[in-house]
Amino acid sequence: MNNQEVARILNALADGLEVQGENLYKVLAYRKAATSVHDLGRDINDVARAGELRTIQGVGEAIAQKLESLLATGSFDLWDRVQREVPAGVLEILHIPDVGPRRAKLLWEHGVTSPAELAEAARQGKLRALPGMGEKIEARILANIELVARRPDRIPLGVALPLAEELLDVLRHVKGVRRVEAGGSLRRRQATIGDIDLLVASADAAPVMDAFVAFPQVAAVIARGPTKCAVQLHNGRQVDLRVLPPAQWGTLLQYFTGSKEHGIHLREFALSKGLSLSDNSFKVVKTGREIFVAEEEDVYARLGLPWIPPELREDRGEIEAAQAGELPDLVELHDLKGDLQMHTVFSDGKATVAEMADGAVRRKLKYIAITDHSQSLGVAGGMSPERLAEQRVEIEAVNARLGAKLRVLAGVEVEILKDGTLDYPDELLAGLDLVIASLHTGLRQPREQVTRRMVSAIRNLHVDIIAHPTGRLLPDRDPADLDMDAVLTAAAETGTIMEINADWHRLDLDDVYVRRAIELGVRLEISTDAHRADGIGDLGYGVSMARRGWATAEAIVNTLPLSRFLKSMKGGRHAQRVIL
DNA sequence: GCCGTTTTCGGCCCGACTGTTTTCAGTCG
Repeated sequence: MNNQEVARILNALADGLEVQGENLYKVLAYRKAATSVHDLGRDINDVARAGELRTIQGVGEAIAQKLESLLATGSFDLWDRVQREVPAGVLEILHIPDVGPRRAKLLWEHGVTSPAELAEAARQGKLRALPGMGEKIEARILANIELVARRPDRIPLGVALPLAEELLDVLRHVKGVRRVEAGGSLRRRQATIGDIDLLVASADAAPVMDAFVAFPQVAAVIARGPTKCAVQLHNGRQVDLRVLPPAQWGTLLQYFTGSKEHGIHLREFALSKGLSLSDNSFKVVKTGREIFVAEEEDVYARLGLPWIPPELREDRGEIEAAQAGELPDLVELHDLKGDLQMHTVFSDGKATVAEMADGAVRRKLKYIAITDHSQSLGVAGGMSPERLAEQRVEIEAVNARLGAKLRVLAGVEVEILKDGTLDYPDELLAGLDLVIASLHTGLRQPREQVTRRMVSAIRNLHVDIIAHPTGRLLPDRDPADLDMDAVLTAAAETGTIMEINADWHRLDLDDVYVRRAIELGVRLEISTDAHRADGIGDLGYGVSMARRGWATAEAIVNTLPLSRFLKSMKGGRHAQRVIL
């Protein structure tokens, strides 16, 4: 059982207990433990074997015992009981908007135990008769059942960010508006986004709200008050808007950037200093005096903390690090000097070597690697050794033309075959400037097998980089079932570089593995995997993922100048070779 | 159920909005 499955069970248990009316703090404890396990970065089975379950945040004696049973036998007593007592469909109902634990319980008591039964009851007008419910709730619930069925859970960052920018651009120009920003998971640059949160500073909220609900993308207004407004777009996505006067911008932005866990922790920390923190202001608990804060930096400063970058705000130790003055100096986009994975018309790219190189110059990069696919990947136009040799001639011509402006490395993205060998012979790989290896097939192999393939590629002296290590695709394709600690440990031992793939469909490694890789001493790089020249512009998504994993510039090898990067490569393979 | 530069027991973040209500419960983020 992997971390995600364990987290899913803990969350389902929390749902079940909540519907049963169990103590809310107990429910909260299970959810917190679920989040910790989900974001652990280590295999929970390894942690259990090492007897270190109690070191996980939010896991105490009781939950540790339950986890031990869960990992050993596949279940534990309380989970068995809750599954027996609460129908699975009731938990599904709980995930429909406007249905919380109280209503789910109420519906269950009236014989409604699945979304289908709930929809039927709503259509027959039976819900309005229940206490605390009426026609409006009934209609909303019916609409929400359909919404949940047709809308994907979350959308990729690369879809949500441009959409949010488009909306913000309009709001920015409304009269009286001083500042606009996207908050929530978008500002924290999570790989996928649920709802979009927009924040505005303006003395007058009404015109902002008017402009907001008038967007052509808006299908329905869910809620509208004096400071807060929520709408649903035609694509099913919810967008929340909050407007406060500029004097309160600091607390507003801090509050709605989240994460929820970071916010709760920070507000607890504030209370320990005698301050109650909300989106509106600080309040001095003793006197009730209210303090407005216009800048987010000053929210943290008033608590004696340095400003914490949004990407770190997941309650994964950043508040403690801030207290200790040990926040990492995170890598930034302008630190990157090269892009080490991209494709051209020699395989499945849309641009020539020259076009990609010119694109890189426009982005102010100093070096790139052309890394088209190897022969066996037929669907992506994999290259024969002869084609590879032809490409090399073209690369040299571009290098001659660009001179000191840009250095183009001749590389390849070589397939790791089903038996763990590589798609080109070692002699051929030895002649290239850079070798990236990756998995595109057999991603669903059993854990041991796929891990063994990956580790054997890592142990090949000619493999410099492993690209998109887990093979996940957002939002739908799960990562391969790799033993990532084994993979990362092998990478650390051999000096093999792990890629942070900046394509927003991938963002792989993700933040959790980036952080684990750094802990284990693995060298990392950020590349776009671009298939057209403007794809190089996506480097920023990879930087965001690296920052979420607490990466400094020192942790990322393509922040190095080319000569130092080449010298640092595996086994000193370039030390004996003249390349510049 | 967790946890401790207020606490090993008694706390556990904070507020907006809606709908069904004559003062508040439920949901959400």
